[in-house]
Amino acid sequence: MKSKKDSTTESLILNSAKCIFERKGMEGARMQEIADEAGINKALLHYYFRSKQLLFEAVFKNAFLLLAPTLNKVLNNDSSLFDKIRGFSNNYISFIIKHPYLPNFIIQELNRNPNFLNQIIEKKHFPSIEKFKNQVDQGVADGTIKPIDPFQLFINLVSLNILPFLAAPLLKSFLTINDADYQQLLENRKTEVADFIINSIKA
Amino acid sequence: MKSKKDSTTESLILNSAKCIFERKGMEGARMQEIADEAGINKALLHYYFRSKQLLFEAVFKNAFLLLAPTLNKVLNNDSSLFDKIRGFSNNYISFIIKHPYLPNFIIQELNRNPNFLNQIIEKKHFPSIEKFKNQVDQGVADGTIKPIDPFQLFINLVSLNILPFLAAPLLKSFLTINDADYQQLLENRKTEVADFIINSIKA
DNA sequence: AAATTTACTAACCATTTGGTTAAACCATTT
DNA sequence: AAATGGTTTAACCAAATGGTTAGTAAATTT
Repeated sequence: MKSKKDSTTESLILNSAKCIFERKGMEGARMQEIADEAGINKALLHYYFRSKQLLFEAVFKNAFLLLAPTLNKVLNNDSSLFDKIRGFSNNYISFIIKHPYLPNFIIQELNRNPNFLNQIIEKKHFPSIEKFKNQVDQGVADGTIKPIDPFQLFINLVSLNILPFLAAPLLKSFLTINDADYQQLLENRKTEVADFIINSIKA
Repeated sequence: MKSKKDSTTESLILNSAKCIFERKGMEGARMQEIADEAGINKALLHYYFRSKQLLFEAVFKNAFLLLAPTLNKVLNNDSSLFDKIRGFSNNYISFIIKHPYLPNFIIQELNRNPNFLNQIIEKKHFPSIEKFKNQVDQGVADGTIKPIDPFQLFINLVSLNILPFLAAPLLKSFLTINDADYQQLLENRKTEVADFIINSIKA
């Protein structure tokens, strides 16, 4: 099922680098390790990407440009606010379950270098919350939902969906449950989170 | 206002190491950098802590043992469930505003080594959610709150309170707001988060 | 098929980094 | 004040690491 692109050396490197960088971060990753993962010579990494920094940026860009459109699609379709909240929770959790290291990777590196995003990603690729914001304001105005700052609601939506992945080891320890049970909790959240939010804001 | 303990060389090292490790993580931090921060010779770090790993563990332990009791106190006092939710949100956000790098530090390192917590922190120092769980079950049983899994509610509580700190750079970019405005959002969340949760679960 | 460009590798290099050592410093005891 | 023991430092070391180089193998062009 591999596409043509996935079999080029460049893609091979990007995929291997993604694995290592996601697990170890920029500082923790070793060029040799990435080369080993790809089954190639270390010099080839530099042949294709010049430096560790540039390879890292390529991986980061790939990761972000995989995440952002998913988010954007959910936030800017024509469904109602409640459906949007359901869609976000459901689709987003499904997406992240497929890419479990991705949120941590992005957030970890943004904390190391808060300006990284603006430096390497064009504004036009950022997810836009404009439509979501308008829908919330509209809902508040016509009394469909209780008064709430759209920004706060957006933060709530993101928090409830992302943190359980980011803090998985911590939460597993606190709740003293095993991996399988935690996985089940996450699965349940696909609908629980949306219900929780809608319960809170519906008038 | 410095206590006696804070002026010993050992504490000086721990504080400097905390600064550097929180900002750069275990891999990103340099022993020389920590020594410079403390204004001492690098060999002295090894004199007091033997190795980078042990210094890191000391810092991590300190951080965790600062966080856990705060959490524990809020979760296990005798207040009602709603007051507990309010207390958690209010106290916890206040606490984190004073230690903004702490959640990221802990979560980042736990993702690098998910077993770290169990390895270096005794179980008895883990926050216990027992009482909170009982209160939720009780509330559901007597109809004060809508049916909800106590674990999910706990995850919601933690998510809504922690993620805005963890993902600050990302959220600032998405919302396109400046630092001061974001700080204000966080300040507002001290009460907004609790209201949001209580709205959602109250019968 | 010869020439030329592209892809790839083994060996190497310079620098960084965690860690050590031996000596100096300094406070306290004798 | 000499001796003692804990504290601090300058200088050093070995290993690791990102990166380079010069040359080889494999396509591609002529």
